[in-house]
Amino acid sequence: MPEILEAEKARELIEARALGREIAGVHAPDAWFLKRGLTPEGAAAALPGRRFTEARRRGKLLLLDTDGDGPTLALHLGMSGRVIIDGEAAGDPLLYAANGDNPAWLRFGVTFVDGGALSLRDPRRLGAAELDPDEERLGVDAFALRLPVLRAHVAASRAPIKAMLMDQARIAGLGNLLTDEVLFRAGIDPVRPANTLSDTEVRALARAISTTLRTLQRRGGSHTGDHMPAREPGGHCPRDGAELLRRTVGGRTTYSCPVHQR
DNA sequence: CCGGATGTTCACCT
DNA sequence: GAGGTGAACATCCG
Repeated sequence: MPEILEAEKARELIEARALGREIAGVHAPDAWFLKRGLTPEGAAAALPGRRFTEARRRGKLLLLDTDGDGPTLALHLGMSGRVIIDGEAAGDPLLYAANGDNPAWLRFGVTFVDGGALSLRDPRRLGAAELDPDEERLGVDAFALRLPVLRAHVAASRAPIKAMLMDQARIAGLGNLLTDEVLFRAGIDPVRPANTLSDTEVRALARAISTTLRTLQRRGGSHTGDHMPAREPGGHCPRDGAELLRRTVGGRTTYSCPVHQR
């Protein structure tokens, strides 16, 4: 479920509930889940005794700074990850509820001296935890994106505009659903090479990104877009009634309207 | 049984 | 170098 909006919810949960609490131990039962050289032993050596001082986010990557000269813990939610603190999730409806309390899905976590815990629950195991990540591998956070930066990225890429928008090294945070909604709102065909967009279209795109993020955040998440109900084979555009196209763009299933997205 | 699912990374082509 | 495709990861759902 996570794109930038869900990552932001998780960040807010961490900020509200996890800062300042002394870490007692690390739960890292799955070495594969740890990335960039991090080991269960390494995590167990680096985190206990520390406290999280700040919960940041860049795109979909959660960044938890620790006090003193401690490391920054980075958490990826992957496709099905969710942050749980003291047994309460970030507020999203439970996925895989039929087996929602399978303890094997708690891929990483820390326990606090006060008895609570922060966990990353990830049934599909596509998330990750690492220490001191290279934050610069990610481009500008989508919430902070401004027209001049978007304009530069658009001009520099011949990739389909959808692929360019989803490239986390350029703009961090937009995933498959948000990108389709953005292009739906901007009236732009997802397969258009980025550098063929007119400046008028780039301006519309910048507005659509901003509006989409704020509107869907208020509605409750990445899955609340206007085009979502039609996101199935044979679905019709809620704006003009045309049957939506279903294609693969940038490696992902893509729905778009052949009438108003040109 | 099969295909597909909100993500990232990598091998392999063109 | 840029960018596309398909696979892999693990699990559930229709």
